[in-house]
Amino acid sequence: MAPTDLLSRLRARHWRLSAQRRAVAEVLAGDHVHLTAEQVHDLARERLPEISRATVYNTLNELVAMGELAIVDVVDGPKRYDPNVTAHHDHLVCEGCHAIRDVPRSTPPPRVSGSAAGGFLLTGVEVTYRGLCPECARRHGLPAAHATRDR
Amino acid sequence: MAPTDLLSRLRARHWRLSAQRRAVAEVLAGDHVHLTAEQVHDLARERLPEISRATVYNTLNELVAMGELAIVDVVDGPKRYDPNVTAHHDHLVCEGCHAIRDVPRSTPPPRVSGSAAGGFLLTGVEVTYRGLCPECARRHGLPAAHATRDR
DNA sequence: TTCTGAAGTTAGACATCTTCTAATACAGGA
DNA sequence: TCCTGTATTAGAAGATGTCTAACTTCAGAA
Repeated sequence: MAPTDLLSRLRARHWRLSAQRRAVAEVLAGDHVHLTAEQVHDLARERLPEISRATVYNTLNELVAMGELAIVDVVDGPKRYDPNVTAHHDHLVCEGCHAIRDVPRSTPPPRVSGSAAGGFLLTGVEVTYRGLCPECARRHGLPAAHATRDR
Repeated sequence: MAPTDLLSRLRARHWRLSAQRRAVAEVLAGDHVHLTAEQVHDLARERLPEISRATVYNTLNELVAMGELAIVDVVDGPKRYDPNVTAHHDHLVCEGCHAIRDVPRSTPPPRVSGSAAGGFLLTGVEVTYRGLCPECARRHGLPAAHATRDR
C-alpha cells in the first residue's frame, strides 16, 4: 500500500526535493492539518527564512495538481490545504472561527442519479458539515452541543 | 408555507426595499441561479445603471446573513450566490468551466456521529459533487459521461 | 571536473475579489 | 417639513493569489 505520509509519498514518486519543497512538505506533515498558504509560508520560514511566497504557492499548486494535497474550502477566507488524501474523510467547519475538524466517512457517500447528473462525468463528492465549535457556541451563548439538526 | 420566491420572501419580512435592493433581488429571481457578485452587479446595472458595486456587495451580504441567499463555493474564482434556500438541494460543479447544476437531494443527507462531531453544534450539511460537464469532458477528450466513480 | 539545459526559486509587480471609509442622499416618523 | 437613522456611492484599501523576468541550482553529458 502507498505510504500515507506526504513526504514518503513524494519520495516514492521521485519528486525533485529541494530544500524549499522539503520545508513545505514538512510543514504539511500530519493527518489533521488544514493550513492556509500564508500559514504554510510562515511555518516554512521558520525552517528556511528565505523561502518566498511564490515558491510556497508554486509548491502547493503542484502538490494539488499531483493529487497529493487537497483543497478545503471554508467559504470565508483563504483556501486551506489538507495533506490527508489517502483516508477518505469529510470536514466539519466552524462558522465562527473557521476551525476545521476531520470526520471519518463512515457511510458510503451519497450518489447522484444518472438523470440528475445530466451528462456530467463525476469525479468526486465532498461532504461539508457546518456548525459551531464548542468555544464559538459558548461565545454565542448557545447551549452545550448535543443536538444535530438538518439545515 | 413561506413563499419560495426571493422577492416575496423579502416583502413578507418587511425588508426595507429600495430601488437598488429591488434590482438585486430581481436579478436573483429564479430557481437555478448561481451568479457571482460581478454578474449580479452587471445585470442589476441593466435595470439601474447607477447602482454601485458596494451596494451590490452590501445587499448580497445582508441577504446571506438573513438566510435568504446561500453561498456556493466553487474553490476557484469568486463566490456564487444561490437564492434557492427553500428546497434542499446539492450542487454539481464542473471542474473545467465552473458551471453549477442543482441536484435534488433524494436520500437523507449523511450524518456525523456524536463522537466524531466532538462537541460541535451542527447547523447544516452540504454535498458537493465534482465533475466535468459534457462540453468540458469532450474538450478534454474524455468518453461520453455515464460512469460515476467515487474519489 | 566542467559544461549545459532544464527545472526551481526569488522579489516584486500585477490581477482579482471583497471590504472599508467618508461623504451624500433618502425614507419614514414626529 | 424637519430629523434621524439607514442606504448608497466612488474610490481607496485590504486580502488572496498569479505572473514575470532574472537568477540559482541540479542532473547528466562530455
